[in-house]
Amino acid sequence: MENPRPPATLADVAERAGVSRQTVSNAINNPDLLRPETLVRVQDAIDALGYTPNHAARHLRTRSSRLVGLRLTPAQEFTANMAMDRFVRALVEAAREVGYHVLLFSGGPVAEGDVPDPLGGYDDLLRSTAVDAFVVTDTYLGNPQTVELARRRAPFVAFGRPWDDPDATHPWVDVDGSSGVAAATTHVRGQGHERIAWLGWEPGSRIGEDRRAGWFRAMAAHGLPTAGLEAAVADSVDAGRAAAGVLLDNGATAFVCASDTLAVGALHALGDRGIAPGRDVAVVGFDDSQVAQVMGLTSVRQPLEQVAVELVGALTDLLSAAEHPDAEVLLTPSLEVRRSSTRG
Amino acid sequence: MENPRPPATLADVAERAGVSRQTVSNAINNPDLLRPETLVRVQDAIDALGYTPNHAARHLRTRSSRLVGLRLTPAQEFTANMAMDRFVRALVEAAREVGYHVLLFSGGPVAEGDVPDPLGGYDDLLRSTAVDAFVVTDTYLGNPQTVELARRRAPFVAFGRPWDDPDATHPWVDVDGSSGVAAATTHVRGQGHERIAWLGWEPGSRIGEDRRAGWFRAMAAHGLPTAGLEAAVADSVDAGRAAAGVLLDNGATAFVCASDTLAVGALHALGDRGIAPGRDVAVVGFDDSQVAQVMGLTSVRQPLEQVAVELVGALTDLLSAAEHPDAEVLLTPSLEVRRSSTRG
DNA sequence: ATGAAAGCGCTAACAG
DNA sequence: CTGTTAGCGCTTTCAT
Repeated sequence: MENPRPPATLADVAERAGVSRQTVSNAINNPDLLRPETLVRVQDAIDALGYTPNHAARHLRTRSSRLVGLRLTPAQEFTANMAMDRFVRALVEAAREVGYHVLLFSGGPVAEGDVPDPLGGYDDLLRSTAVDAFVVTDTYLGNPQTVELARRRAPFVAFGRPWDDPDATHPWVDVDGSSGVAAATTHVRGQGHERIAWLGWEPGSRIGEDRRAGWFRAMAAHGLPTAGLEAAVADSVDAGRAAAGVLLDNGATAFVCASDTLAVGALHALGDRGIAPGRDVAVVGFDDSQVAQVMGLTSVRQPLEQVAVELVGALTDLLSAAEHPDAEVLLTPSLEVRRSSTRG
Repeated sequence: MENPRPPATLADVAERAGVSRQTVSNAINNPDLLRPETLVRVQDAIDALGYTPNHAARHLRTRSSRLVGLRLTPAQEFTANMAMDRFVRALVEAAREVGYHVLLFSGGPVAEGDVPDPLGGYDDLLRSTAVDAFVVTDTYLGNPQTVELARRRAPFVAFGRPWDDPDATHPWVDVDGSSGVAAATTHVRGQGHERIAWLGWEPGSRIGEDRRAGWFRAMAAHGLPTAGLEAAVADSVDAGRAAAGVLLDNGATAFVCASDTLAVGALHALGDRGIAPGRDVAVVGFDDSQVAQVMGLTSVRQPLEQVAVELVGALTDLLSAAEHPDAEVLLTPSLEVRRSSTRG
């Protein structure tokens, strides 16, 4: 029966330490202002009472909740979804290190056939000053939410480039998918492959176009042909499987894919023809999802932990400095090499 | 340039509507107390000003943050990890419907070889009254945190039974893994299999023992032998693959597994011998992870959306009623049948 | 049905 | 270096 009573307050600590409330406040927020001996006395009282400052009162006074909002959209891009869990964990950890917590919210259910409100959920939190800032993740496809948030002067940092808004001035952090795919392409080239195919998404996704560009660039750098080695399909296993079959007919001996899902499709296509992944034909996915890890699929891995740290860094800059930080960080992914792309 | 100024306050609304602050407060919290015409006038002012009550002030006054805390542990059980993303989404959505948000926190990094603090992160949030209650997820393996939280009189609800604490009185919601596995076993029996093997975890996990019990019970109910049809290994693909090989040697024609990871191992074992999953040998996993979905693996699916709703229900009861709700809910999982277990 | 007064716990500004 | 005063925005008495 440790805590039957309500938590201790500043006044309780002050009384016990024989000082004023303000001195206790200073002991916590500006310890340098106190004489060492006083500080010790106050600190002892704090420990004895198990005192922790009341969050609401501090928030009300300082106008800072030390909370960052993150919206979970009901249906995100499948690939993004797979990485979300890892990203959220990384963000929580990075935020913790600077004394912040993460507040999760959702935009609410979207009625069938309805256009989801880009600001759904954001607005209330903003006006109720429940969070200090937002981390925005779904910036794909010309999502208008960053524009809207900027218009409202809402403090936020984005995971993802403002693809469709060259005028954007908010801080953002992104991963260079293009260079990740280029590295993957070079990797399979190093395994001896020359007919390296791109198994990508249908046009319309800037992320997808960026990834494809990495393949195209690397192929050019290696002086390899690309004609007939390219497919653009929906992000599903079946679509990937069918498209990979066609590419195999065109003589492809390696697949670099826009997602792990498509890569799994390619693996299935190999299975259909009794071709051994790795030894005969190389397959590389994107996102290093659990699927890739479990299936031994080589995959491009986003440095989400680092993304989170950079985002939190930009966030603290944004909230402390009055000047605009204007952080624009592009991180390089790594390649997790597994047996689907190696002959060993 | 919508919101250059700080958000409107109750006083702003009152002035604009020509009433006192108190009346505005009533309009929001007790609309019945107002004359309809006054209510309309106040409501108009609220809309015009885009007023939303300040969260901190309300929290300070009412001593309710309308926040539930959820701890993300750095390294959870692999299987649990896979379902976590879905559960978090469901929880955020369920909480939203009763006007709650989810606050994510972590216990902080655990030093190498150190015993992680079961209360890490909880304590500060509790004493700072930052959250109204917690949702505790990792109740496996005699995790002492529920006991500690109960001792501190912290309001919380648990996802997971208090396996090792028969005296526990907190509300909990869990999924009946045993019945899910029994259903899976009966399903493969219906596909004509009789040598149905259990591919499970090493002893020591109550969850694992519970799932195994479902297989054992169903086998007995069908009058089928179990001797030599059981393996207990670590939760990894390689371990599952090796163990499945042995079980195949013992004549197993179906695998019911404690996790999707082990099921993938079993699929690999089939691949090693050129056996077709589904047609020749059935494989069923547990958790309906993305791996299962992508690989066409039949799997037991936990009703996480329903779990979240039940948890939130128990939570509101816990926070509203003074009496102990003592909710104990056991939900039944469903079976997602895919081609790994069907002959069609 | 509406208004006035008080105070939740904290910290910024100033006084000593 | 420490204490006093004031007030953040809201809701809960208690009057009217």
